[in-house]
Amino acid sequence: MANKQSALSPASTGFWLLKSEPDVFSWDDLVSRGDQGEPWTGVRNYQARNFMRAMRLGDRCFFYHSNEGLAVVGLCKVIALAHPDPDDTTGKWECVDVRAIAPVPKPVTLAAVKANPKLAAMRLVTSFRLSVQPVTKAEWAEVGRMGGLDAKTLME
DNA sequence: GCCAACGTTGGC
DNA sequence: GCCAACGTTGGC
Repeated sequence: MANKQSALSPASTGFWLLKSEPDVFSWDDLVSRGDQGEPWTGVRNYQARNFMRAMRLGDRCFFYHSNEGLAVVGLCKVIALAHPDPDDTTGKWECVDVRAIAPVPKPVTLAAVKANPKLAAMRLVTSFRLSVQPVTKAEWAEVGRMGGLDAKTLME
């Protein structure tokens, strides 16, 4: 079981969580991009960048609305590996491309995550400032269950 | 290479 | 809008 993650060697679990302020780029915006998806630009944190480098094609991500909403609202998937962030002039930063898979029928709020003892170790709770973070398979299943997603959609 | 100052994120 | 957490910068 590879659910113990070191910050320095972010081995891919295949499950992630991406934060976005809905004012800037919302779940609806990602849905509107369709199959083309969207490059996840603007990440300016080394740990978050390293997690993106560890992502593989087909890895699944929760889409979390920060600042407003404060909830997991959708599922998306990685459709392009880490590549230079086109918005970055320093050459240091990278992004992956993701596209929407399905909305979360009952958005899972941060409060609900915090209230669930099974999710006490989730980075959303323990390292809340990290905008790209790994999710364990158990956390993926639990948040999915809380959100009213069936197992098939969760593993799509 | 330490650490204080500063900037940013994001919940409240 | 405040402020806690924490990452980054830069002086020494």
